[in-house]
Amino acid sequence: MPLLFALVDCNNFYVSCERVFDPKLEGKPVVVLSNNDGIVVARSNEAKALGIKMGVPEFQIRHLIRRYNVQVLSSNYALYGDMSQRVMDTLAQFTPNLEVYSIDEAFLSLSGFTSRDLTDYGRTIRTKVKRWTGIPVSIGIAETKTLAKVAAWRAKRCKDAAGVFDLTACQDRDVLLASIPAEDIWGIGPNYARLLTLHGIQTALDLRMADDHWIRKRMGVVGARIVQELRGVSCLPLEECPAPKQGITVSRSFGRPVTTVAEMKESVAFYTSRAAKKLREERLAVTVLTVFLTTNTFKDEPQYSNAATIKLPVATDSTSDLLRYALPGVERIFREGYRYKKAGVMLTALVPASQVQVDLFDHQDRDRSRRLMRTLDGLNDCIGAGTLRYAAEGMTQHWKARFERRSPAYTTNWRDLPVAKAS
DNA sequence: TCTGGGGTCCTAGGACCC
DNA sequence: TCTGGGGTCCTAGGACCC
Repeated sequence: MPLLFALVDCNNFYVSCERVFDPKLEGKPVVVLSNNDGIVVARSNEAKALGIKMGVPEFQIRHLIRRYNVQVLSSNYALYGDMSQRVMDTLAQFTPNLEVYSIDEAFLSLSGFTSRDLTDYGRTIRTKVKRWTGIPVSIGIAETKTLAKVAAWRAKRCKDAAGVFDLTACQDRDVLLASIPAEDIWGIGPNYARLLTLHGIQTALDLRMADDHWIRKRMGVVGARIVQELRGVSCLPLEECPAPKQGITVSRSFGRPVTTVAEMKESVAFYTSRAAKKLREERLAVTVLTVFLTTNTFKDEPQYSNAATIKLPVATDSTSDLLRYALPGVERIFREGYRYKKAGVMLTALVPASQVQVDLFDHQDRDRSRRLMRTLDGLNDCIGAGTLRYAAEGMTQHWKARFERRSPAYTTNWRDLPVAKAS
């Protein structure tokens, strides 16, 4: 049976989520900012048309924001995560063979659907997602994942495609590939793009016809796979069951520079507590913990960054245990006299929580700790994150990031539920 | 003044062993 | 001048993704 993939890609996802609950944003240039209102992470088509690039710091586009009345929003991950779940649930109605690739993208297997008109089927999916969730999507269909990405690229840019493009029905595939810059191909980043340009490989078509040995030598197996996929040879299977996580990181830039060890420990305690909660949600335990901190590398001032990695004597998923190792780690690497910008915690060497090896000399009451964590998580899930927290996380948390233009948690907090008014 | 956060996979090279 | 060879494991760093 020939393989067939569809890539469903939410258009300007974060902006679209905001528009569902605030229709006044429709038709206007809109951008969504990263944590700390730092850089642009999503743009409406109108904002793209103004030349606002992905990843640009907000302060560099203030003149455009003012001149064109660009609507600026802080990111609202509670909202986007919930909307993503709704989109994925809707897609799951169409096929059991679904890979949730990112917050705003999913691959569907359409193998075995070859007798249907695939473009029509794509339109059905698109219409249903829009009706059920309010989110517009683009859909690309092809015989490999990389080509499905190409097809979605075309679906998004070409008006007469009406959001769906089936590459298997395309008469002039080479013409299309020749119109796509190599750097727009999935897996080609800035470094490979530069390398390819130096060797006269400019377009997706050039890349498809590139010399295998050269690609293998300069871009490794990853590059070789991209070329094969462009040729229609599928190398990247649908991953329906996500592999268990290999690491959990929680890190944030501070809302203002941190200069004291007391504040640094508060922030790391907060990140540790968030990481531990994620760990429990994944039913994992950790054996290696790393804390790190750094000054602001964009600034012309004394720089310092360091990390401490701690091997835990016993795998654990308890916040208390992790704090006991993380905070002395901070003490060890903190140096007075610097203005710190960012800190974080990484949990690595994860093991299933059910397979925790108990140390013979470990006399703690694990059951008691487990009950404590269950109560903590239950309360915070129910009443709101941070309702019950460790004193080490601090009371004032002045170092926390800014979200000055955040929209309400429309879908995940009763208090923020949108109200329909008769006019 | 102001520049995100969280991941994955692959490869080269060193340590170590026989 | 000449300085073993090969396997395995681990880590750091580089590339990419959204």
